Amino acid sequence: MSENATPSEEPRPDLAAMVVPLGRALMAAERPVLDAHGLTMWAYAVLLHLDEAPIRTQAALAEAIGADKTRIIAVLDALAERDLIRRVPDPKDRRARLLSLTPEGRLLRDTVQSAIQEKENRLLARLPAGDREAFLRAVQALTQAVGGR
Amino acid sequence: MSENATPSEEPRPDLAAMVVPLGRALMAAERPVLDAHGLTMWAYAVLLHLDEAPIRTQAALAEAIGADKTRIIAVLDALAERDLIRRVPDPKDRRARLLSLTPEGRLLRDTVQSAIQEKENRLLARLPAGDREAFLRAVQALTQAVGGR
DNA sequence: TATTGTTATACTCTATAACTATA
DNA sequence: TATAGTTATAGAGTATAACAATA
Repeated sequence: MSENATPSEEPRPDLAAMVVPLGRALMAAERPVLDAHGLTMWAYAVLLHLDEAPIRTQAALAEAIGADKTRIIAVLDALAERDLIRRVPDPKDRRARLLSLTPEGRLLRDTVQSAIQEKENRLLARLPAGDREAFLRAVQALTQAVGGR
Repeated sequence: MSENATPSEEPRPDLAAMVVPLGRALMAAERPVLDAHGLTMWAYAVLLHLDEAPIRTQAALAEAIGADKTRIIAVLDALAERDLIRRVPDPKDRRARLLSLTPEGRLLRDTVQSAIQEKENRLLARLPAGDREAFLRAVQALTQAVGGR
C-alpha cells in the first residue's frame, strides 16, 4: 500500500508536552485583554457559550464549559450584576434559571473576542499558510474528537 | 496580491478554547499509563527532561519543566528512592546536586513514552495524513515560539 | 422523593517565606 | 554575603457535602 493509515514513526515530543504549554501561553496572552474588560476566564467562557440560544439551567451551562456547577455561581452573579447576562426563573419550573446574553453582553463578548483572535492571528501568522489552515482544521477536529466524552 | 500574509478571516473558535481542552484530554489520556507505572505527571516530566545530558542544579531542572523549585523536591525524592535517577552533590560545589537518569530510569521513561505516544497516534490517525503532518509541524513551531519567553 | 440552585467545608495544588548547608 | 536546597506556612482554585426551595 502506498499510504499508511497510521501516523509516521518519526520521533517527536509527546503531544501533551507541546499542547499543554501552548494552551497555557494562549491563556496568558488572553489575560491582559480580559483584565482590561473586567472579565475572568470563566466569565468569558460563559459569554462565549451563551450565544444566541439561551440555556435553561446553570448546571447545563457549567457542564458545557467544563466547570463545576458550584463554581460558576459567583461568575453568574457578577455578570448579572453588570447586566451582561439575564438570569430569570423559568415560569414553567421555577427551580431552573433561564440564562441569556443581554445586548451589552453580546457587544462585550464580540469586542473581547475580536481582540483575542487578533492576537492569536499574529501568532498564527508565523506559520506557512498551508500549515496554518491544516493546523486549524486539525485542532478543531481533535478538540471535537476528545470533547465528545 | 494573490496571497495574504495574515491568516484568513473565516470565523473560528478561539484558539485557547480549543487547545486548552485538547491539552486536558491528552493529560487525562496519559494518566492511566502513568498510574500503571507509579509516576506522577511531574515525575514523568523529570524523566523526559533528564535525557542523556545530566543537569547540575535542581533549580535549573525545575525551570526547564516549568515547575517551582520547591515543587519538584518530593518528586526527586521518590524517583531517587526507586533508583530511577541519581542525585549526588557536585564535588566542585557541594551545594548543587548533579542529576542524571539511571539505566532503570531510562528504560522506564522509554516504556512509558512509547505507550503514551501510541495512544496519541491513535488519536492522530483520525486526521488525513497531510493535515496530521502539518499539525505536528505547526504545534512544534508554535510551542517553541511561545516557550521562548 | 427528586431536582435546581446555593452555601459551607475540605482538599489539592501552588507559591512565599523562613531555615540549613555550603561557599 | 550569597546561593542551592529544604521545610513550613499560607494562598488560590477546585471539588464534596450539606442545605433550601420547588416540583
